[in-house]
Order: sequence, then structure tokens, then C-alpha cells
Amino acid sequence: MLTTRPRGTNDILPGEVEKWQYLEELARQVCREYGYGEVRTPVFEHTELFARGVGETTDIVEKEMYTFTDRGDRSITLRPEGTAAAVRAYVENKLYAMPQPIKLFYIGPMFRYDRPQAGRYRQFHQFGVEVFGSDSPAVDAEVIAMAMDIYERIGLKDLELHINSVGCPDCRPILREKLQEHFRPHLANLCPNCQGRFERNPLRILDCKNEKCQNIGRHAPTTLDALCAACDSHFELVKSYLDAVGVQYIVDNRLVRGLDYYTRTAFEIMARDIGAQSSVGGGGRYNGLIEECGGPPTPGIGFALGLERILLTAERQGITFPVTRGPAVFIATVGTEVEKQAFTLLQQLRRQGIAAEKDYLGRSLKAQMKYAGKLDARLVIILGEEEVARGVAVVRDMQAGEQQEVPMGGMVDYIKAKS
RNA sequence: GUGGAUAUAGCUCAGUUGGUCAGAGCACCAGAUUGUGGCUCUGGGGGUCGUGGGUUCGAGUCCCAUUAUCCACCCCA
Repeated sequence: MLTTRPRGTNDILPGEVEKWQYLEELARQVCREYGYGEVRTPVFEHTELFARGVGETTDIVEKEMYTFTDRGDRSITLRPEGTAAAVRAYVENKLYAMPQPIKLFYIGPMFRYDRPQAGRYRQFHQFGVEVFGSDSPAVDAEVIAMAMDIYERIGLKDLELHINSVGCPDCRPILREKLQEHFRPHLANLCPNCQGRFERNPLRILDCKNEKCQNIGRHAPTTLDALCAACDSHFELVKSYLDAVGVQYIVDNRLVRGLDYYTRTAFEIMARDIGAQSSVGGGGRYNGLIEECGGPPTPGIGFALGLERILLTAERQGITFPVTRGPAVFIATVGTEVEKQAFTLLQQLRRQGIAAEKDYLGRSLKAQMKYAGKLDARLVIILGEEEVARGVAVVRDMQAGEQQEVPMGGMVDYIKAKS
């Protein structure tokens, strides 16, 4: 155990971490353009926040949270998602008193106690945004378009955007009743899971993957059949805004997401070829959540993208990220006499903003050259006792395979000019 | 929480019906004119065969347990 990481977690090492940095920077850039400010909240919160915010009956709260009691006897939970904490921060810091809407983004680790499999980990990373304080369908469209924009800039292909409207507190009870009416005669034939959902949240029976449930639900009324006039027109406007900017979508009237807080717009983005866990992102509107969490009645909407799954999709699709290059300069030495000069030169170069490296294992010149090649250094400065005595050093261009003598006094300037 | 598969050098894997089976390729290190990389050649280091039991004269090779990984269910990112 001493040398194995906890189940479902990952080390991201040099070589891999550059992809993460690239992704994160891309997301931050898009946020700048769309006007979203970063919020950094704790990775743990009071358990109660998630129980109330995410929903007591969700799988996340019922069986997937990393919950523990701290030394002060408080129940603490490692955040399983980002929205609840963002809402808490909005309320606690009274951001509702600022000019609305408030547009935030976050990026960081989330924790869920699941059985790991392809694209699913116990510690995983999400990038997400939240907009508080506007119920405009244009905001729904902005948020969805932004997510799609990010995928597109990464270069992901063949993604499917599914959208739906799950109604509001006015129309959902009506749908709920209609659904129960439809499923009641077949109650005994539903899967055990859905039998429980019948009372708690009949909406969820609609997107159950169980074959029997799907058959029974085939002719059930869908979310869109019961929308009230306000929700219906909201949904129509969202679609028209998406149409206006050319965002392709599939209306999926069986899409019901697993978190209880969604109202009206719900959406999910799926990728092919990354296994069963095909969702690379999702989100929706949550007009009741902020009030539920103790804030003033405030509409909100957001999405979250799974970074591991994005990276997995990119890998499967053969998408390459900008590669990081090796050091501009490698300083090789011959003889112990020149070590100090090499070290001094190394630091001078670095202070000029030039990535420079040297050997620290006492390697032979041949081995140093080989090592420099492995590091993908562009130039190698060879400090030989003979040349140094004459005040010069050899600079070798590794790509061209050519080298020449350069006076030590002008070395930094020479390298600067070359790199 | 349920089911299936896998677990041999840093990596990818061979290892026949249990008896030189502890190997290969790559990687790493060193040499091939005692001051020069990328190709080639030669040599070298490195593994309690996931862990713990058991069967057997003898087990990577069979059995059980355990841990981990992978895949799927469930759920979601």
C-alpha cells in the first residue's frame, strides 16, 4: 500500500501533464472571451451542502460521497461536483448584491466513490461554469455554445449534443402524475431501480437503460408533452438561439439527468469510442437551487466537462497536443576544471530566459552528447579545458550537426540570438 | 454494490499437458580511436514470476484467499 495509489486515482506525470496544462489554458482562454471569472472553492464542504444541493435521493448522495467526520465532529464531504459549492460561494459572499448575472468558472478535482472503469475515476477533474441571476434563454444558449466551442477548439469530432427541457415546479407535477398514470399498470414489470423511482422521481424511468423499462416507457408521455407555456417558449427560444449560431443538437425528450436540481434546460454531450462512459460533459438550468441553498430566489445554469474523458476522446481520435520542446541549450563539459564555469554559464542563460540544462552525473562527453540528444536540446555548448584556456567554447547545433567556436565573453548574446 | 478478465524485468509480452522457465524486444548503463549525440555492433545491470496460504518429490505453470488493474452493469464527468 505504501507504493500504490488509492484505487481510482492517478498520477499525472511530465509527458502527460503538458496535455492537462494545455487543456486548462484553453479553457481559461475561452472563459476570458466569454466573460467568466474563476472561483476557487474548497475541495471539501459540509456534507449538508451536497445533501441539500445535489439532492438526497441522487446516487451521488446516497452512495458515492467521500464523507468523514473531522476532529471537530463535523461531517465533511469531498466535493462530488462543482455546482453546489459555487452556489454556496455565491450566497455566502453575497454576490447577488453585485451586478447580475454573475458568471463563474472552476477547474479542479472532484471525488466520487464509484467502481473505476474506462473514463471513470474516484478522483477526476472537471472544468465547469455557472451563471447566476438570469433566466434568459440566451444564457442557456451561451453556456451550451461555450461548451461546444471548447470541444471544437480542442479538435474533438463526432460529438453529439443532446438537449431537453425537464420543466419547472409548475409543470413537473403534472408530468409526474401523467407518468405515474402510464407506469402504474406496469409497475411490477419495471426493474427494481425504477420501481423505486416510480414514487421518488418517475422522470428517471424514461432514461433507464433496462430493456423492459424502455419498452414500457416507449409510449409514455415525455417531458416535452407536459411543459407549461412558459417552459415551452423558453425551450423554443433556446433552440432558436442555438440555430442562430449554428450549434447542432439533438432534441432528446428522454434525457433526464441524475442530479435533482435541474429545471427546464438539460443537456449532455456524448462521445463515441471511449467506452460505456460516453458523456464528456453535461449541464442544465437550476432555477430553484440557490434558494434551496439559502440564497434569494435566483435562476442559474451551468455545465461541467470531464477532463479525463476529453483527454481520452482526444487520444482515441488521434488528436495531438502542442508538444513541449527540450531545453534550448545543453552545456557539456570535459574535465573537472571547467565545471564551475559551466554552472555559472548555465545560470546566466537561465536568467536570460533561456531553458538550459547540464549533466549532473559525471558522464563522459559521449554520454553527455547522447543525453543532450535524448533531452532534445537544440544547441550544445561544449566546454573543453583546451578551448576554455583560449577563452572560447564549441557550440554545436544538434539538428544541423554543425558546430563552431564562440568566444566565452559573447556566449550569452550568441545563444540569445540563436534561440 | 454486482459480474467477467488479467496480475512474469522500467515498458510490451513469451513461458508448451506442473520438472534448467526465469526469457525476448524496447528502455537504461558501458564499450567499439582515453574530447562529441541521433544509425549499427558487442557487453552489462535489473525480476522474492502481485501478496498470503495450500496440493505435490517438485509450481509463473494447479486450488483457495487477498490486493490491484482492466472491462461491463449501475450511475455519471
